[in-house]
Amino acid sequence: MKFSADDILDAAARVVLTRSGSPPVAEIAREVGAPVGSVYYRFASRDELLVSLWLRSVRDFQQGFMAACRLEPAADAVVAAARHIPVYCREHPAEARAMTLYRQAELVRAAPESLRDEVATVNDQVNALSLELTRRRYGVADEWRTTLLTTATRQCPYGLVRPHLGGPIPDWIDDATAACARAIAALGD
Amino acid sequence: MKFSADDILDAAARVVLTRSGSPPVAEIAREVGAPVGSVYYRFASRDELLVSLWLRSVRDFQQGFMAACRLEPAADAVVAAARHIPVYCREHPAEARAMTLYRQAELVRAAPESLRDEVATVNDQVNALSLELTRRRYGVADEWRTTLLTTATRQCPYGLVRPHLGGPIPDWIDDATAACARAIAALGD
DNA sequence: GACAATTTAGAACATGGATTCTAAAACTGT
DNA sequence: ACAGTTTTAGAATCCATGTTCTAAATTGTC
Repeated sequence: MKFSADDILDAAARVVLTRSGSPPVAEIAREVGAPVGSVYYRFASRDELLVSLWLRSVRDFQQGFMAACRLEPAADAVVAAARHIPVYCREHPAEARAMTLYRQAELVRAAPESLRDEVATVNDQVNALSLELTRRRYGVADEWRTTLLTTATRQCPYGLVRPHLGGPIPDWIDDATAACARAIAALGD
Repeated sequence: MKFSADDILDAAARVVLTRSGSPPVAEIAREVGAPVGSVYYRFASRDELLVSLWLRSVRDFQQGFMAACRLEPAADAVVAAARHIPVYCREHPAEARAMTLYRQAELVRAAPESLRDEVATVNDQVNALSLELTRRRYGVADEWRTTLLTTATRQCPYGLVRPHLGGPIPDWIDDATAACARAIAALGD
């Protein structure tokens, strides 16, 4: 087996880092050193390849994020989870870029049949942890506070990092992220 | 003149609102009720059309943003400028979506020759105001504090709004944006 | 070593969509 | 009304890229 699925995904990740938008199959093939036919031997379609890359990247990211969510006390967990986003993106630029290829909400409808289920459930564990974190932080986990913490730990940090993806992520972003996370979380007190 | 440039841009804006990514020329033509040839009579290329739309949307957005930047005292201006972003995106969903079509940094290189200059200078006025606002807010406008205020008034608000573009923008986003703006701005004190 | 299954190769094909082209229609000024 | 200019029309062309196909090479098995 000259070209494993992971070899191809690794190459795809490298390519994604160097261009904006989704790369053509031919470019991924060139990067891994295979003809396009070989790529199609592993993946049924370009979509399946890129969505697989997205899934793999998201899962890799979630590991550290979930670890941060479990910290005590809850207030620290919120800040740590938020900080994890710029930190992860700095250390894993290719995965970070790959995660921007799709948004989960769209993929649930648009992903190839074979990956639809994985896409639909990929956030389940994280969402469960978010709910638990909300309960720990506020005592209750009503919808409003859950949304608030999701914003503080995910949306806002991601929004701050996003413009830097593709280049180096300045260190001060981490502090700005932490400050925002605290400020947003405080709205629920 | 059956189809003015602005008619076509208006149609393009409407189309952009209904799909993710840049629309095909044929779809814009259909929306304005013209054959594709007529679209190409007004715009040299699809890129020129879409970059024009981007420019028009950015300029429309900047009006209110700059007004907010001029408020006194400076601390209020920071919060008002930040808030302007979710407010504008809520009231002008099509323009908001159009602004996401490109990032200025990329366009400076990639835009059609004829629009390159406009793209390069489109932020000049806003940047000048940001610098002045920084001076008012902190007494000095060193690079660090200028970056901080740009993050507080633009990057962070935009990051918070972004996931909601295409749908309704919840009202609480405005408060989260304001809280973040204050928190980030405070890092420079 | 021979046979089967897997994997690689890359040329051929298909398609969506941008762009061009030419003719017709609609204006404009005289 | 006429000549000239602008604008509309939409079919034809072109191109990038995704996908398929068939043959060759490799690997695994008895």
